[in-house]
Amino acid sequence: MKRVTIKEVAERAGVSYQIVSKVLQNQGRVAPETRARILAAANELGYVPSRIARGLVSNLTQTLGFVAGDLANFFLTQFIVGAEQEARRQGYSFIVVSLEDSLTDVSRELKLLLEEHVDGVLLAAPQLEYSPQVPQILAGKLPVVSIHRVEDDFASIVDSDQEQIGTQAIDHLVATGRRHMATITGSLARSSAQKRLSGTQIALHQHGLECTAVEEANWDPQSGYDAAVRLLQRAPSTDAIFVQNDLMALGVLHALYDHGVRIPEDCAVIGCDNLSTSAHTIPPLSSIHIPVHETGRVAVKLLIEAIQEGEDFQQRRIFLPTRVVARQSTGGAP
Amino acid sequence: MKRVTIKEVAERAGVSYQIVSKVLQNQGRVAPETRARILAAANELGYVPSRIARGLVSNLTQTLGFVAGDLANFFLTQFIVGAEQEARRQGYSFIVVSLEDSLTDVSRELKLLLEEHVDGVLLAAPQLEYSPQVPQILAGKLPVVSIHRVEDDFASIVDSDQEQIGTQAIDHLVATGRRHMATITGSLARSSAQKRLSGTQIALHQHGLECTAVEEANWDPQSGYDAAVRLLQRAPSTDAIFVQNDLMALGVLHALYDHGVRIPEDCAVIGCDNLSTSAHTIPPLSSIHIPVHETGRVAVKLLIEAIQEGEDFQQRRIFLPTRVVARQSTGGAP
DNA sequence: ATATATTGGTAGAACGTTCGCTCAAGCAAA
DNA sequence: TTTGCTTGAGCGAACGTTCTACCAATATAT
Repeated sequence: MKRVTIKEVAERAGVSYQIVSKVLQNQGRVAPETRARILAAANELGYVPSRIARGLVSNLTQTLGFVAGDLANFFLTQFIVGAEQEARRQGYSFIVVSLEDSLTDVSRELKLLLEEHVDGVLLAAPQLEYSPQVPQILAGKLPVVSIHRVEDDFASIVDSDQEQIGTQAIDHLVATGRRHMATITGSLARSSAQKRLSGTQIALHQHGLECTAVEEANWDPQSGYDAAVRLLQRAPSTDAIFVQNDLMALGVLHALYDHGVRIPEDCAVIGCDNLSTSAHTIPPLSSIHIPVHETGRVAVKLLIEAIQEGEDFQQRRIFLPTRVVARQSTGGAP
Repeated sequence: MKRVTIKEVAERAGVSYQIVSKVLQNQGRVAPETRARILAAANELGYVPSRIARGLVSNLTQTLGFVAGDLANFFLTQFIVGAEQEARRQGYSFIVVSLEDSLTDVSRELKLLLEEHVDGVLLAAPQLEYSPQVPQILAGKLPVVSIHRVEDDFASIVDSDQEQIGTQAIDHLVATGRRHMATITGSLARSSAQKRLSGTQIALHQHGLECTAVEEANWDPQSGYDAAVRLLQRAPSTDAIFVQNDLMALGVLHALYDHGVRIPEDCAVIGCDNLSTSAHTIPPLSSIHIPVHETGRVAVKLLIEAIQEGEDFQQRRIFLPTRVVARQSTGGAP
């Protein structure tokens, strides 16, 4: 379990350990013959550099902190994959913190992340968007990139235009001949839910239509089911529902099925997120595609830029385009 | 962006920095009055200890490496959550490596993990179960816990009895009156797929039945769809299908629906994994529940034990129980 | 020939901790 | 008074790197 150090490599190659360091990072002038000898020695000994020691002197660890609201969230999962790929491509590692239910000790977790000496933080925890602790602990200490709004604007943001998501959904429903729209939102405590909602309202207004009903749910399938049931009672004439995420839409499809409402004949349903499973719901679910994977890549790219540019990095806000994926639930592609 | 160090705290408190260290880790005898002064100073300065420096001397980083086959996999996601929770509860952090498609440079990624000085590795990448590189790089250097088999038995294993999963599924189908079984497997290159399959065959034999058909798919919904279509042609008399995971089952439900096969009247379907969304498929999907979350917790617990016991840790194999969750797709609970 | 660059390498210090040893003061027992 | 123990604190070294001098030898320009 003992690690081979640079000094042992040096001894075997018959040079001072400092030269080994130079060779290993390809800087400074070293005689080709010596370099070869050192490389060989390192190889034979199975030398693995220590980021720890390296980080101590450079004060950089090539490590990113990832604060996830809930790792089990299918949406975030995609995001992580993109982020992780980009990070690894650039030689960075990823420390993941998942918050789950433990809203209580967010600050403890964040401090733990600072202990780790992460070079930057990726924020993907919508439940923290209004938290004052987050900027308090993070602001000014580290570059931070977030995929949702944060207090005090202390972070760069990469996401999609939430309002546009709402208008795209409505535009699609109108284009496929619907007139009596309803919407099922996620938790309205989230700004994204509010913006998607106001997007739908703007679009409806433009089309000269009104929204029959708005039901609030909380992003998961069961809440979607319940909201759909309420909707059927309150607004039976509804012929199209925009559900603010695919997970809730699952519940909605289920509820409509249970109540004998035919999709899309009687009522169209469109979701949001375009989860990989949404092509295989019954019927296949139309959805607003959010480039989550891409969002992850871009966010990490931006974060690394921020790290490298240091103090004079200009904060940015990047929007990634969304689009409608039409499937059978809105009478789209067969 | 400058970190406050132990020395600055010491200076402010008017003591040597070594004492600060002692106070901060609660060891050695320090006058209560001094301790208070130091703690106050640390607080005022916003001191955050550096794991890096700590790790350099202790050779322990309180960091675990997590090698995930594919982070986007819904199943693994649950596992990570459990693992992360337990790790964090014990003060450990998590570095995540996702392999995705890049089967090529597994060894590079693993070495990178070693660079990080992780104290132990959690292996959750079934595609590596037969890889010789993994034991080659990891064995003997670090404690490793895996959720699947590995070459050379160099790791402790926490998982569920895969054969039993197969028998549980069949037992359930038989108990609900089915006779003409078919099975759709995941990729048979995975030992878990093979074991689940042999489990079904054992159970069928015990019940004096035969398996009408076996179709191989590759774990994702589309492959499940395709396999189901093949199945309908080859064995139209099938009245029950055990699908080796819920993701494929999604495709199977879809295919049966498209071909007008009623579930469960004409054909029952049972999946495996019991994804959180499976309660909201149409009809709700019966499934074999695997305690993934719990698996994560236990695996991390075991790994930390191994780290702490060091050389004389006895490798173990822990099985976690699975159970049938009956829903409408097998005519179960309404 | 002498002065000056260039090349290849060495040596010391620093990063922020922990650990083990030493030391001074106070006090009780011999 | 001497001895020895306890308590509290200080000090030096070490962990594995990188970085900034610095130096010797050789090559080049004057």
